[in-house]
Parts: sequence; C-alpha cells; structure tokens
Amino acid sequence: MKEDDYQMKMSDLIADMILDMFDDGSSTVQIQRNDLANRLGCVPSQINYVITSRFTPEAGYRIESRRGGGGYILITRAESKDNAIMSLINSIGDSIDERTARAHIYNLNYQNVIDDKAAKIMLSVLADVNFKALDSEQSKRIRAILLKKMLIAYIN
Amino acid sequence: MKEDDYQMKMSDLIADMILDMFDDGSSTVQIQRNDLANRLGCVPSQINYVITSRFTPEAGYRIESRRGGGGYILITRAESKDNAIMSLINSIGDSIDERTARAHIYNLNYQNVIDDKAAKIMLSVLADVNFKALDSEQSKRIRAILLKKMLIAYIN
DNA sequence: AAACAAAAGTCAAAAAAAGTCAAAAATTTT
DNA sequence: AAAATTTTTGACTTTTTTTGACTTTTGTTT
Repeated sequence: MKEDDYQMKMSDLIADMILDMFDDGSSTVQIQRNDLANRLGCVPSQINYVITSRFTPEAGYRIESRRGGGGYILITRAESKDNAIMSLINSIGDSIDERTARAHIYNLNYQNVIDDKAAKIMLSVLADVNFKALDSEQSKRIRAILLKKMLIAYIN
Repeated sequence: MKEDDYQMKMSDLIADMILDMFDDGSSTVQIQRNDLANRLGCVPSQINYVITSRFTPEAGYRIESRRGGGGYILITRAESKDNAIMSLINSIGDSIDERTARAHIYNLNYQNVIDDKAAKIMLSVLADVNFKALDSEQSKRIRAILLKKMLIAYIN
C-alpha cells in the first residue's frame, strides 16, 4: 500500500502560516525571514517567493521591510474592500428595512466587493426575516443585526 | 498481432479509475497527472485526453489544475455539489439546534461543497438567531428556515 | 572609522508538474 | 475495403516551485 499522506506544498504552508498570523483581527503581520524559514525548514529566499507570488498588491497586500540586525518583513492588508464593507456597516443604524438592505447588497456585489454567492445568501436571509412571531419594528432591528453580522463574517 | 485475452482500452481504464475515486461520496477528485500515468502505465498526456474527452462540462464536470511543484488536476462533479446540498436540505426537519447546524456547515465547507466566505456568513447567521424576542423553540424553527433558504440561495 | 555580524534582497538555474499538438495506430462505421 | 473516428504516443512548451550562491543594507563592536 502506498502512503497517502499528502505533503502540502511548502509555499502554501508558508502562505497559510502568514495568513494565520493575521487571524486575530490585526491588519499587519511582522515576520523574521530567517526565523520563519528555519521554523518551516525551507530556505529563506522561499519566503520572498511566497510574498511576491501571493501577497501582492493586487491581492490587497503591501510589503515593507528592513535589513540588518533586528530586520523584519512587515505585511499589511490593504483591506480596501474591507473598508468599503466597514463603512457600510457603520452607516447602518440599528434598524433597516428590506428594500434598503437589498440595495446595499446589490451595490456591494455590483462593485465587486462581495462575490455572487455571498450576495445571494445575504439576500435570502434578509428576505426571510419577516417571521410571524415578530412585529415590523422587531423585524427591522433583527434585519440590521443580521446584515451587519453577515458583512463582518464576510470580512473575517 | 492477435491477443487472446481482451485488453480493456487504456482510456476507459483511466476514466474508471477516476470515477472510482469519486466513489466515497466526495464531489471532487484530485490527481497527480504523472503519478497516475505511471501507476497505469501510460503516457501523462493520455490523462489529458481522457479528461478532455470524457470529463467535460456537458457531462457535468469541471476541471481545475496547477502546474509546477506540487501541481495537480482537480476534477469536480458539478451536479454532485448541488446534490449534496439538496440532500442535506431534505434531511433538515423544521427545527434545528445550533450545534447541529454548525456541524453541517463545517462539513459542507470541509468537503469543498461551499466556499469559505459562504460558510462564514451562514455560521454568523446561525449564531445570531437567538433573539430575546424568541423562545428556544421558535429559535430552532427560524434557524431551520434560514439555513435551508441560505443553502438554496447558494445553489441558485 | 573600520571591521564584523545579522538580516533581508536578487537572480538565475534546476526541478517538478501540467499543457499542447500533431503524427501514428487502432477501432468503428459506412 | 475505405473512410471516419477515436486512441495512443511522444516531443516540445509553459507554469510554478525549490534551491543556493551572491549582494546589499543595517546594526554592533573594536
């Protein structure tokens, strides 16, 4: 029998590692190139390869670095899309009607800030918030809560 | 040259092999072109031939691939993703608790049936269905309704 | 200031896959 | 048996990743 333990490609491992470091909400990650290379068991220049091939400006990242003692590589998420979503979230009060909510989603999707599937899911939820157990005002509040939560989920 | 024992056509063998890999319900199969060619004793490009002649979009398949180190060919049964979602929808009654719902989403995402963003959005909605205006039983019903609607939205 | 050490950067070759295409061979249809 | 179609093969291409030797920049010591 063959061993079927699939060995993940080093470059993807490195990218994942970096992405993980972002996970706690912060928009920047600082790494020590040699240190990271060492921990992962690859040559240092492969870190550069991953950064230039994956953490590109087109993908929304900015790189900054310093050589010499105490040097580092700083990776910043541009999050322009995230910002668009964030400012929308902030503009939503604590209650919203269905028409307005739909318009927001259409817009984000049209502007390519959120993908088709996500837009569809959100629309489906918004459409369905009118439960008989709730009066209209409650519905509007719940809709606002859900919309914001979904948008935040999309960013994270 | 006449052969007594019937030799199955290599292309059919390859196709069968790939089909077999689908067998455990999963909707995607990942292969290593050179590896598979080697195991079957054919030239690598014959794998391409089989894929382009049999695993076509009209037959309900989608192909994705990557070259270079750690490269692969990913074959997706397009329909089976929808089916997976559909049968899940059908298995959900008219009420569901959060834990179970979460597990379903994790699963679909893990099996690559729904993408990360979609999974996150769905989870955020499910988590948030416990409104104070609703009692636990109502929450479970609404959760079931929303989950189903979101999954259907994903397919459409 | 000069020398040394500690980082990070660059670049190109080698390796690891997958893709293309057309000729040759085999099979099926007419 | 000719024609048409499908399959097999292999030489050549392209893309992506890995590796390492060499360079540059910055900080620390002497």
